[in-house]
Amino acid sequence: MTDDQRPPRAVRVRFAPSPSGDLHVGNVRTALYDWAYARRTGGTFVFRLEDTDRSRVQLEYIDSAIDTLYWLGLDWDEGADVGGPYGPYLQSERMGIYAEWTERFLAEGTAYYCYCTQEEVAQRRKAARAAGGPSGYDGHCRTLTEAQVAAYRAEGRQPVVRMRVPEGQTTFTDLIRGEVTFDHAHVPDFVLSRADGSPLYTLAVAIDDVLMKITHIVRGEDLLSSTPRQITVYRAMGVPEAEFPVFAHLPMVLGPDGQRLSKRNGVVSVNWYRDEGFLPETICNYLALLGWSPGGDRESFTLAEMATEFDLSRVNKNSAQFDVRKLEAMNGDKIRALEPADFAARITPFLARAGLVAEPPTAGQASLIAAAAPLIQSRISRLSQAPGLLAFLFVPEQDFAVNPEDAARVLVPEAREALQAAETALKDLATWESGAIEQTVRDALVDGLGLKPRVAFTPVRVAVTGQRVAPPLFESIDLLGRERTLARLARALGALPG
RNA sequence: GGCCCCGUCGUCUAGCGGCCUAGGACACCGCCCUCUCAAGGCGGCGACGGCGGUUCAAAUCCGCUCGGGGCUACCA
Repeated sequence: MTDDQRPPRAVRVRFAPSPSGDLHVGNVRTALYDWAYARRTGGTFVFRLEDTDRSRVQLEYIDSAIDTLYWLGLDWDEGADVGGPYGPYLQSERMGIYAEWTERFLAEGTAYYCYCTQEEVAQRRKAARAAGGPSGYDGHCRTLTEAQVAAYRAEGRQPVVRMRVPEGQTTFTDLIRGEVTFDHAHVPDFVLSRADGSPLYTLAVAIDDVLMKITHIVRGEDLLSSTPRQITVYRAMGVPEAEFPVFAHLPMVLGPDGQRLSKRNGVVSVNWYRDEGFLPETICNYLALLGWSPGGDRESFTLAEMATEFDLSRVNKNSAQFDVRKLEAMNGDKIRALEPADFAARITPFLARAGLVAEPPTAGQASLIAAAAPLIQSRISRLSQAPGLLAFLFVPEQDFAVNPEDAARVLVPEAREALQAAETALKDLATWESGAIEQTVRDALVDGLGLKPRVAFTPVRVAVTGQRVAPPLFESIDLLGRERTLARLARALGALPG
């Protein structure tokens, strides 16, 4: 425990996404760290929703986010869906609070009305930038006379409210970056609420963090430069310096191309990975590694371990690129490490979705899944790959079809001999069990016909499983049963060209 | 442009002044195993951005430089 010089007050951490889309891998990485930090310190984890921008927020994303987080194994002590002593936790339900504070700032002169249009601001910004200086708002409306205000009003202009950022500088100690200083020459008077009166992020986030007694703000580095703005709001609110939340800015998660995460450079929605059959434990483990490691060579760990070991002092400062290949490799590892029964249970929904078994499966299907699962556990790296490998076992016999490409390549006249020998050998096999099946087929095709194993078994595999890439042949035949196996061999023989 | 942050193999990382001729993982390339595909085993390729300085000693500390990222919205 070398990081946070344990503050005197109990730790309160929040995760506060904006529900304007599915949670992406960057969001989830932040949520993970927030959660782990709260748990490690024995603190409280708060889940808040920043839904002040009505033009971007969509309600369905709120449920989606909650759903995704629970699926990953995260939980919170206070939040939109569970309530808590500092609610509501949906910013859209706190509009009155923001309005009250805004009024107070206005009355006390820490904020002022700004009548500039967006076009005017943009134009002056452009000019300032061309001149080589800071390009934020220039303070045009800071000191308007009553006559000027009256003139703007007469024009019908609707003002926004801006914070009056005093001269000077803001310095704070970031738990990850160390001491960071911003000169206020580069912290322009920022907008607190829009012309329609609705609050902006910078206002709402600061007020809520104070009101919700957040002690540690652990969030993405993209918010680092907005920190002085938040601190300005704390000051305007009259919060004593000693009670300011402590900041910790996490390194960014970048796309595979080193660019900012976006749909263009790969899939970023965590829900997509869930649907593809990535295990929640894989996602947590992999994402945790994007910026943190427990130290040494260990890179496989559980959420529970993270909850006892996570330490902000071990968080990297540099950004990390998201690499799907490593994620998938790790998923394969986690899949292989699953208890067989657990693995069977995890692939079942995927088999059901593919229409191979009922939802829930019948007793017969369930036992077949249990028997077949071990055949593919080391062969897939995503649960979504299970149906493809097991379809031959579950498909109704009349629907069974050999993959055309594999048939054309393997089920050729030269294969007749092997297929017939296999059919004959299996017809009278006394004990239907994979070991005996292998012995019999091997004797007939390899020893009997002098074929190489590879040459001998491939046509049989294609005839029986419908494809060249399949689970181990003899175990597959065992599970398929004598009747269906012989039927498929006969069908393949009948379909042979020439 | 201005401000802020960052800089170890292609990627994720270990390293927190000597244990480093820099370790692990993914990817890639060989070989082994093998009924396909995997898994597994063995081996290989491969990095401290550059330049100065501090020190007996620097990947580790400092400066500069170059490079990358973020912010610069009536988005968050």
